Amino acid sequence: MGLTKTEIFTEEQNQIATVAKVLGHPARIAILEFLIKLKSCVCGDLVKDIGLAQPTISQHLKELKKVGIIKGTIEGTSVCYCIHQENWDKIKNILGNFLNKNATGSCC
Amino acid sequence: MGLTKTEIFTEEQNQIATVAKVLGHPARIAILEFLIKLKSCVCGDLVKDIGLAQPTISQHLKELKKVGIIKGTIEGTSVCYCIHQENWDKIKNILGNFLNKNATGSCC
DNA sequence: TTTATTTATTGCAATATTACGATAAATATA
DNA sequence: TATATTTATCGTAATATTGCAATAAATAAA
Repeated sequence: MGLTKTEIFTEEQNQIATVAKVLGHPARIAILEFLIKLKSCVCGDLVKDIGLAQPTISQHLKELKKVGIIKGTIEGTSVCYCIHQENWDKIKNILGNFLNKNATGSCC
Repeated sequence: MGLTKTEIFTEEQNQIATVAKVLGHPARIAILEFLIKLKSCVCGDLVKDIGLAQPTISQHLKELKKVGIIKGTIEGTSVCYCIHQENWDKIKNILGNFLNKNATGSCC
């Protein structure tokens, strides 16, 4: 099988999992940290900085864009990728709310 | 290839990705929410509540245990699984710190 | 227009993940 | 001891992910 049964979970559960999943790869964490540090950038710089092939970086950028955590605007031959501030905050809240659900000392 | 090049990333980046990855499946989110709600439980109840086969639940529990977010103590024939409070808070901090790295209005 | 530069897409190989039936393992109960 | 109950493990099929070489696409510069 290998395919997640999304239909048996709530929309909220799927949403939490989706945003967590995109953060579940070190390359994407590295890309996000790089974008935060530089406050703007292009793909080429990432390739040099991170050490993965250009198509691989492009693929990770695509996934980050798909969940909306970054946005890219074309500038000539290069692209200016940056954090999508509004969506970043949304994701922070989605994960934050989930992680805060657990009150201290629940069991055992 | 299909295997993540963990060696080219920092320990911190890998750590963030590892904890995010385990949260990157709705079944595991559902399991954690169930544990929080019930404050103690066994595998059988999860199978009924979530709607995946028992081996599948067992597998997800194993992954959650591997990153330390839950712990299980044997009680007769059943097992009492619960949130590992200390590790939960650690994970909350790991992800929280990362998500707080981004200051408002970085670019574009 | 030709040539560089930069990012995206395609195609593929290797590995990982998800899910479950069958079965094992462990303990409680009759 | 035999049987039931509960969770773990094994084996396997289907799908997803990761990574990269090759190449396309798009624009800038010569």
